[in-house]
Amino acid sequence: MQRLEVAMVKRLPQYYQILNKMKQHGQEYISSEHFARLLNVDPSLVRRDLSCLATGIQKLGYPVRLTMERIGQLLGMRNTKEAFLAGAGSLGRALMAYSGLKEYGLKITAAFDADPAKAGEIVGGVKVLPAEKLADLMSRMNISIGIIAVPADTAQGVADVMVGAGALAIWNFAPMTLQVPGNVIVRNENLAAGYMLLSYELEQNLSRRSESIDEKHVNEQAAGEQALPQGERNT
Amino acid sequence: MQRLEVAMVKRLPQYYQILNKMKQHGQEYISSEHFARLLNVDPSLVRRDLSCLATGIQKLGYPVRLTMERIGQLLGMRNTKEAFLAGAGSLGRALMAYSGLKEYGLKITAAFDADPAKAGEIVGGVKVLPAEKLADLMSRMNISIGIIAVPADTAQGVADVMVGAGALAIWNFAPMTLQVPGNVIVRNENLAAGYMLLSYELEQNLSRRSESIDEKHVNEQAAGEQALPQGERNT
DNA sequence: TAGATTGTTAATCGATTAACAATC
DNA sequence: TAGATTGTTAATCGATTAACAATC
Repeated sequence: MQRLEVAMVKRLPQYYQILNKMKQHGQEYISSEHFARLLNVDPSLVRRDLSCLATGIQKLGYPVRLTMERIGQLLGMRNTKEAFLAGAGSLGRALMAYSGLKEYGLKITAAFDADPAKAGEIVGGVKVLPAEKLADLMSRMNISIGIIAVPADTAQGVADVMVGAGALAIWNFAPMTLQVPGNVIVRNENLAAGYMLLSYELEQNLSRRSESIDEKHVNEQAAGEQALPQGERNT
Repeated sequence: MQRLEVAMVKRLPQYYQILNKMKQHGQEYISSEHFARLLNVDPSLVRRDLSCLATGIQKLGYPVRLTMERIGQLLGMRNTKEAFLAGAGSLGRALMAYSGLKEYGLKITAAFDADPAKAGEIVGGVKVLPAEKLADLMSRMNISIGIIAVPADTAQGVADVMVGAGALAIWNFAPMTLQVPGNVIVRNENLAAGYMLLSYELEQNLSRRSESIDEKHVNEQAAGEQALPQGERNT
């Protein structure tokens, strides 16, 4: 099977989510045009992305159920993967309680916290254990995914322990870039960065607006530029 | 001031976080080379990104404090923005409790939940109010940022209310793309999509590994391809 | 001065869009 | 058949990297 583009892999779950909604609405087919409108991309990008699934039918579009299934297969949503979570603070607990991840094949098997008072708690069916047990259990249970939801200053230390215990992928929610060996995958979920992008675009929008109030003649130009802040913006 | 590239705006908070760490370590300067290693990008990209700050000094690198300050200015981290949060479930509470966002200029002024039992609760200094009050308060208080942390099936409805009440930017944590008018900015923080990317890369890595065990002669090739899963991967 | 490091330009790479042929 | 819609190729756009001149 050919290697998929990174950008496309990021869009596949979005197609899946849209299909899921369509299914709930009893829709049988959806066109590339419709997908495109909902995702704010060009219809040809949708066709390009979905063509490898070979589910598209001329004149009708993409069948909802079958296409969902194929995306699930392609992304390996079926093979559930187990993960350990470090940090049972509010973000960690939110992740434990977030049942949506199960659907995508992620099962948080246990959580760990440095605070001994938290040991024994159960959130969303996940038990919190003392931090010292992480390394030993991780390697013994052969868990290859580690989720980091500890403060920025302890994140690197936790990552090192996880990697030492055999982790091959780290999903990092701490606002800090991590250093890991070349064979380990890291994905940073940097909320601050996400917010800054929103905030920056908002300021750009606002200042553009006040400009076009100041200088009346810019109207047309400004309308053209608004192509950017149209609806959806994903990354 | 020229418009900054989207990709660059997403990296600026990362530079900021690294600088912050350097400051705590008492470091005075940091080179593009050092930044690049920590972020897993090319040093010339770092220089390109930071050149507009005009803080770089030949032979020394970038002064930590001044560069942090400039990034803060450029991103408008100083002008604190107020936001309303919809949904006081576990994710919503995590956001209320996440003090880190203040540093980046985001203040969650109030939270709203459809469950009347939650009204009156206070988390991280943020009070939870009944959902019915959202629209009225949002327009009266002139709040332009809405944060959505409700389940997928109610997210669009909440977004509509927020937009109706004058929201200009929506930070969406529901796993569902939202439809908003062209003048409103949306940023989707799609955890499922983030996880799927990690999981897909992990599977690719594992199968590549087993391949190179099967066919011994692929060794060189495989080593070359591993350029991809090197350390950090952000988006 | 020599060496190190920035800033900037040109080359490359990757992702998206536009156009259109294929087909149901 | 005519019309609608997919799949695919070529063109464009945007972002990253490589190379090197400028400079402290």
